[in-house]
Amino acid sequence: MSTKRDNISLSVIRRLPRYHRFLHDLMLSGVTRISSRELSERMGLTASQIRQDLNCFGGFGQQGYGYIVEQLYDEISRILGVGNNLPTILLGAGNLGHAIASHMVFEDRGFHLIGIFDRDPKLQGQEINGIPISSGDCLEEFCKQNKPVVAILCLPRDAVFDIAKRLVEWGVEGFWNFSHFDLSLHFPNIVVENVHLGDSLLTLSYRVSEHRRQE
Amino acid sequence: MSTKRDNISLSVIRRLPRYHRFLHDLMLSGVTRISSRELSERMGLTASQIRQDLNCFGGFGQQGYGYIVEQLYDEISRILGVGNNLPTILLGAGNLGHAIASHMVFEDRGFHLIGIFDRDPKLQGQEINGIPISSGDCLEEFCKQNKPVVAILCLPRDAVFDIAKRLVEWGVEGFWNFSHFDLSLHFPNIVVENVHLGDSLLTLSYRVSEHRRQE
DNA sequence: TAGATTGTTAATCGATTAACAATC
DNA sequence: TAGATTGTTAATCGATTAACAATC
Repeated sequence: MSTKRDNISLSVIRRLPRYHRFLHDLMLSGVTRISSRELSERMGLTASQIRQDLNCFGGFGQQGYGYIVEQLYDEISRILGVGNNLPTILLGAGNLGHAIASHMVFEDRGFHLIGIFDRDPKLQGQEINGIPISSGDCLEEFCKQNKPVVAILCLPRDAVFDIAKRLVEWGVEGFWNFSHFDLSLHFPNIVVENVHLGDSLLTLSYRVSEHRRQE
Repeated sequence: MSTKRDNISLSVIRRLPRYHRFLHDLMLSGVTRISSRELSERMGLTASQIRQDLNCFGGFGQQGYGYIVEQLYDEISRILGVGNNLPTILLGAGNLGHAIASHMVFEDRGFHLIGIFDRDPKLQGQEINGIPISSGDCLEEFCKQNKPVVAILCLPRDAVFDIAKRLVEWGVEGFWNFSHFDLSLHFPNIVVENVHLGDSLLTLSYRVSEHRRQE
């Protein structure tokens, strides 16, 4: 009943967090049971898609009845690895890095932030959420001792390649990449999740301009 | 030669900023001419896809020769609307909003940031990049006078719906949405570009966990 | 001209939707 | 049991890749 999982497509995976979010809200509003049809209406997609997606991982529903909200939520939490607490470091505590470190709740999403690094001596010694900002000098030592699995990259583009290369050597397996550097081209065996804010903004520019053109 | 454009798919649009980026880099490194094959190798996709994508908008190449880098860059800039300077406001100047306002170069990407708003009295009066943070009270007045077309939402989830509703009434046509609120469900005729950092992080969690499982 | 590479049409592949038998 | 809704197979749709004639 628990896990079929066999090369799930990225399209499916990217929908899971949204299911997770909606199920969480349903729980908060006291809904205990939901059918794929009702969930599909609330989320703006098809019931078929929901059933297909969920059945990549197992049969979580019950014919004639639907899905138990809390149970489905727990299953998706487990699938997403919410309890995994992957040891994580953040590189680059400038504007963006600082905001990410203080704004995100990592613990609820499968991560445990254990270190923050920045070259700028002015930042060193400061703390974010109780984690001190260290200089890059001690990074190798830190990695060998604490074995971070994930690194968040809020560095300027030019600094990324060198640091990423070393981090991979020291055992990092995944990057949350905010820089405009195409990491996956250089590290094909590493997981890279990009947040390309500039690309997102340009996409918005195109779409708004197009939208205005059609009026 | 200039613009065919006829219901371009979002998949194509989302690749344009990346082409734009790569062409920019090529220009910087002094490359003046490139074939779809060589660009495809550098970007890690197929030559076919590049030619298909570009031909949604027009025939920018030359048989037997390839593409002139600078010319193609300019065309894509124009397609993306980089010169449009859409008047834009930012709502919510907390950690994340502050970082976005100070970190992003809006002017190079089709936007012109003209106002920042936050309810917190402590922030009011402060400036980010020369733009003062105003209270929400004057928002309606401001919109009527300055007609912002785009709004960046860095607000807590619960505040989003009400503000978005009013902004749409006052003429806003597009949102850059950092909140975990599904705007597009409520405003089907508005352009919404989501940056769901939490979803991105959960996706990373899944993928890294999966990656580790397979070793 | 011959060689190269585009623009475009056709073939393939993958993702979404529809349909329905299984079953709670 | 009858009604409802799942899990799953089949059909459709869209996106990517391959092929090639047009042409610089």
